[in-house]
Amino acid sequence: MSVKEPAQNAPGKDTSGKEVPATAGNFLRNIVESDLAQGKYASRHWSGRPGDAAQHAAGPLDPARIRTRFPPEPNGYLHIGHAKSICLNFGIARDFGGTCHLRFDDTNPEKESQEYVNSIIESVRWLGFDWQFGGDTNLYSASGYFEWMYRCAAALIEHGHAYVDSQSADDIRMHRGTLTEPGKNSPFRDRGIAENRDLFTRMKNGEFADGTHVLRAKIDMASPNINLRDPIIYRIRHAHHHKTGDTWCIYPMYTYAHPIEDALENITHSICTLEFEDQRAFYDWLLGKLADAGFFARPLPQQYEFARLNLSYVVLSKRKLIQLVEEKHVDGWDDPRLPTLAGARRRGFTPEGFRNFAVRIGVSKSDSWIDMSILEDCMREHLNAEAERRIGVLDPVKLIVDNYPEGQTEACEAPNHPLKPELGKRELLMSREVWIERDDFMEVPSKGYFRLFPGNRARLRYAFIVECTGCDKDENGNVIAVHCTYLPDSRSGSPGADQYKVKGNVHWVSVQDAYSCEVRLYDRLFSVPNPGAGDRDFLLDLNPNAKKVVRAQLEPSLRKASPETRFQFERHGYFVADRVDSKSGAPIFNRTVTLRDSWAKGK
RNA sequence: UGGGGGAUCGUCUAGUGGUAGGACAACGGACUCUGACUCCGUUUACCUAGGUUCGAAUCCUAGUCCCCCAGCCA
Repeated sequence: MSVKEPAQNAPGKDTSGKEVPATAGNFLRNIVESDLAQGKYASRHWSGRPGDAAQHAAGPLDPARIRTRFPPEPNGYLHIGHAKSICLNFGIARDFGGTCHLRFDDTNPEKESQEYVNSIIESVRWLGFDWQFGGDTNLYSASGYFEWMYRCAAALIEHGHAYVDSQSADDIRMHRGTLTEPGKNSPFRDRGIAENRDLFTRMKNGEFADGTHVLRAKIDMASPNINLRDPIIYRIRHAHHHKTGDTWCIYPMYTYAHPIEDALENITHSICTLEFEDQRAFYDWLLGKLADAGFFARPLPQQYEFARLNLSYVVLSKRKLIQLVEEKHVDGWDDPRLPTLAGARRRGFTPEGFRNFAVRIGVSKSDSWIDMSILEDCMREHLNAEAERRIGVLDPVKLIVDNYPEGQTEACEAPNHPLKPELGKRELLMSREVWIERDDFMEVPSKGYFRLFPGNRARLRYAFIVECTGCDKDENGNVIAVHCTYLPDSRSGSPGADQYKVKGNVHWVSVQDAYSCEVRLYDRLFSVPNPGAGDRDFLLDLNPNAKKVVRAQLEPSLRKASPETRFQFERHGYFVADRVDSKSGAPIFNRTVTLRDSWAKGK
């Protein structure tokens, strides 16, 4: 008996030298593996650019063992759900000696724009993927294939597989039937080939108004699969397209365009989400007919479906994201609270974290909900290894060291990274007055509390042990300063450093050289796991505390942080210098995610 | 009440007739100048009911529950 190794790739580096997490096996990888083992796609030819059977036949054998594609519609920004699909498609192609095409599915000019195209390209690149293979740049657009799609439609008409329907939209809907009742044939269904040809040509030439005619595939109005009841494949839209301008006034429907895009591009595995499962029958029907007509060569691309990502505490529906942006519930598409990739980037999330996340959540066909904490944890894992440590006091209160000589200062060394001594050290300036965290003092300590309270000792991190002696309060009873005395022979790194055993550790920044800075504390966008569950308006579930701006006191070295540099503020979490609002010499920080806190959890 | 899918530890996910495995979480402990990290240990699962079989998560039968489909959106 042989033990079967799970399909798996060891961790390694990608072409740019970046760490790539191990990729776990899944049902799609199994399919690719078995297709490859059978040599299913070995005989395909590739002409170096998308084309029909004749064009590809003239080219050499396809150097890509498989081709996948990531086909976003440029009608919004990419979000975390897309990251799953991107990692899946580009990851499989990379691991099996293939390539993944980035293709814009821009068949609906009224909703799409170049702004979205640009942001999508930027996000996919940021995630660490590219579409170069051999000498080819596999960056395509559905709109680049409009001419071919038109010729395919003409071929369908010639073979009696498509007809021009002149019913109104309402009539078409009424005649479609229902889930349980068959549809009725259109009165225009049996128009002759010549008439269809003529009408379709005139549709293309702009002789008709929007909505007056459509081109339909002629399949079966009684099919139990509604998608096969003569689906519409072309509609008239006198609209300006961001790529083709006013060249076209008829535009193909997704269901028709997508299989053709795949076939033109020699895609082997066309991987999409579960809601397209019912479309597969039409996908196969269409490509089969076009292969019969000699337009495409077998083996044809095949569609496979996986479950889309559901993530708690956010919304991933394009409609809702657009609404949040347009109604200004957030500050634009790259608001760090948003689950867009642009927002996640600004928030400080990392490509490595996302790739790790994709591996961790896996791929299957069962509906599943991933908890936001999984994503946060993936980010912590990468950030913990990568981010240099710094000190930041987010809710400052003054600590006065009463026995520390007035005017005296001394430099204390702090390592930049506890796990990477090669990253060196920096100096923190100790002085009589330092900022500490308001939380690090309790006049009356709760059970288990081991930081500053009268009579207790704690260590000022990287500096001295101090003994808390009390506090000053204003007339309302608010603590305005904490007092302590320090033990001069307890300095970190000195021979006497370990003679005092204390449990508590308090971070601090000298009052005299602190960098007073705006810091945004981000939290989850929604306060419930499933915003808008049931019929509830999802806006009601928005977390009002998802963004909190504080005036923090940071260690002075942070003044030099360049945009998008990530740090751990010790004992707080991971922070990034905002890539938009930071000024030279005056960075602003965003909290990416807090550190785990088993103390807070126990309370 | 049509069609297409899905159901395995708390969560995600392997496992297609031969010891139900992994990850994360949880819990307990160790370590710690971050209540972090790390390390060690523990708990917990095959939707139900029948059947076939020496043996069933896997095959068969009948159910149950969940998701998707009636845009000239994708």
